[in-house]
Amino acid sequence: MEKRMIAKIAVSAAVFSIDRPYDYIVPDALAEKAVPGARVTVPFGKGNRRSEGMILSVTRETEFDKLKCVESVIDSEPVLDGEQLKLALWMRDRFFCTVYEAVKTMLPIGMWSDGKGSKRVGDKVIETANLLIDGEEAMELADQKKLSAPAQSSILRLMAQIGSAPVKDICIHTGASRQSVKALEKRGVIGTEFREVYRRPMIFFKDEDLTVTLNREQKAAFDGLNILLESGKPEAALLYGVTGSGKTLVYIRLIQETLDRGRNAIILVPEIGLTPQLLSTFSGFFGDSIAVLHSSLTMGERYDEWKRIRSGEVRVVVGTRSAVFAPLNDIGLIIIDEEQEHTYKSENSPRYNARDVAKYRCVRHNALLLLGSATPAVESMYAARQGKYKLFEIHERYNKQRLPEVIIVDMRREIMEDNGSSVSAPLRAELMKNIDRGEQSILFINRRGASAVTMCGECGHTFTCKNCSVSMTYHSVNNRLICHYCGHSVPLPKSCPECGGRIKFIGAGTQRVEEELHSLFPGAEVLRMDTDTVSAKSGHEKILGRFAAKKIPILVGTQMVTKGLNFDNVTLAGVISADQMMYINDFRAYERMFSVMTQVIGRSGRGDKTGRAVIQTYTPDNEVIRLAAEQDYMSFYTRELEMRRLQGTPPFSDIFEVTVLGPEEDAVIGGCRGIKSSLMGYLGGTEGLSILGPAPAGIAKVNNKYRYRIMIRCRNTKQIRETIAHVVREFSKDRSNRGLSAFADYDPLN
DNA sequence: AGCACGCCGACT
DNA sequence: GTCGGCGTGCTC
Repeated sequence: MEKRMIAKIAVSAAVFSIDRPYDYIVPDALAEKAVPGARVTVPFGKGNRRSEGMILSVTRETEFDKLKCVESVIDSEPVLDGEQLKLALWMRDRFFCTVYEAVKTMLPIGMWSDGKGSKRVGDKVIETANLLIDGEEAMELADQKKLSAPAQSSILRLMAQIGSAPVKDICIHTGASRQSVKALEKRGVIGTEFREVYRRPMIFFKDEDLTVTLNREQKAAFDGLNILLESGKPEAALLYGVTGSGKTLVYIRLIQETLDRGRNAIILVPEIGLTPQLLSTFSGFFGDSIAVLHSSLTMGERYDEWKRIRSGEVRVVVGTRSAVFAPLNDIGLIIIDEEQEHTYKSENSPRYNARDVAKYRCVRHNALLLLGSATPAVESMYAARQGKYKLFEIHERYNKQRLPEVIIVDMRREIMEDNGSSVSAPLRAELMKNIDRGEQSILFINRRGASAVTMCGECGHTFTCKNCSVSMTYHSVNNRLICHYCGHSVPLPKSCPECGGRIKFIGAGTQRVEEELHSLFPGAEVLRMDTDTVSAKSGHEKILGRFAAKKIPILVGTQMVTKGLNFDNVTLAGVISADQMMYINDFRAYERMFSVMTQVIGRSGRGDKTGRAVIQTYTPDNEVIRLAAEQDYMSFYTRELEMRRLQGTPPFSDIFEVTVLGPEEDAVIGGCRGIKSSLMGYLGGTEGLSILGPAPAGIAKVNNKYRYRIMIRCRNTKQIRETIAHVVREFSKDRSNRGLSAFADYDPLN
């Protein structure tokens, strides 16, 4: 007799410390559907609580004699193929997650019912009717029925022309009810059936010239990249092109070449870079063969785009971080635009960077990986200069526009001159000029509310969240202080609870700047764009539409205003406070600030008028600010690389981080120390290794849990990864760490 | 993590 | 006696 069929299953209830493939018996009744890549439900643990699982493989071998049975198979056909299963396993040891966590991020959210309010979405079907008799016959019948059954008659006339249509549409067009449709069906004149349809996100097609003309530099980059594309096994490439150099045109030509060779392409853009403008450009070129994956799709739309991709109808996927997992076959090209952006890194498990996943998939598919940026990550530029990536450069702005003239404003002087406003006198003057000329301005603020420190003007008392150790942000809408981490809010006190002094606002969020602008320029309209105002589904689009159409003088916003907005009439860009970005405890702070600043400055002067930019700062002598003002990336890179060399930070080492969290600060710190000493024990003599910490994590306390971390600097090797994983597992299993949890992260971005 | 089993204290 | 406290061990 043949041995029982055994499935090796990644179980969702298994946490990191106990994650391994678990063996289950496949009952004969389920044998057909229980294949690798299909999801199942299985009993797990002492209480046999029901858990979801993913079949990794099916064998007849097992080391166990007492096995439980697979309870049911969720999917009628596999939802992951072999490549994707391998990717999930790879992610487990790269990113310290469970296999099931990896599986979950690879599949569209609509496929899960997680009990937390998100329901599984089903396939959408609509009832369609089709004519069973020929057109002439139908017209004859329509004439006969003209008087006795006018509704049926008009349905027939319509159907005679179009043959088949959704029942709903037929009813709308003819004004008939579905009863009339049913009556015709009964007579055998038409047939109805339920057909699956895809929910498609709306894209506005742009009527534009679809021929791409590249200038000399673009052409050179394209030709070089195209040679890589042609080679069977391309190495990765970095396209360094200054802001406004027209990298998108090079992307489009490369995608066209990829499609011409019968292969498919993925292009990733940062969350905020996925503008309606970009989407309509891409739809213009690739029409229905593109799929779009980003966060503001509904669950149904996401699920259906995913299905379209899997079905093979889609040739080009445009999307944000998780689109790197798109179930696209025969990938020939993956482009990562603005590759340095931190939105490519996931903040929760699996803490992957889409860049790493893309690299992995490109190797599997023999595809070209193209990283594009105006301000590449120091690591990427270093890899390119070392010859690990092919480097292509575009130095000219698209229409040879001149760089904006940059004014650096010393905010200390503003204070001395008794201007406590977040808009300095020079910025105010420039804005005035623009308003007078009918030109537009864009102002950038670091992050929603991040800069609005509420403070007692007399004793300096600040308000911090009672749950999280972050300062609370004032919202004028409801006159409350809100914690941006846990959402806790309190009414703004009338006076300082410590000394009774007057409350002052230092720095400013978008709302406050908007208000100040209103009072400075009473006649001028000010638009605000931040997560508050664009949360509505197409808010982004509407705001930009209004900004362009109505020539609204001033647009104030967060990160969103820094990307992809090309308006000819914008001639002034302003950075409200450069300092907030620079003085945070993170070795990439300068890189990030250089990048953001470059983008902001690049927003101005896109048309034939030369632009200006104003940067406000309390430290005008800072060299990074100066280099950003000059848009001198290469000097910045050289300087920054030297810093990294001295610090021993990437690209001169890799960084891992282990975070411990729990309700008692001392226990958390103790836990970190424990992890540190066991790492030392295992890795003590490793060449070039250093372990730092424990230090409070970026936000030391979130939701009443303290977070401390230790940082491991060394080369990323299999041995190091396995050791870190082992130490974290041992930590969670150790009774003396009860109440604490720990996780590891590779290349954290704070 | 989450659940059962098991071995000690204070309750009807 | 027994209900339930949480310390201990395991998850196919």
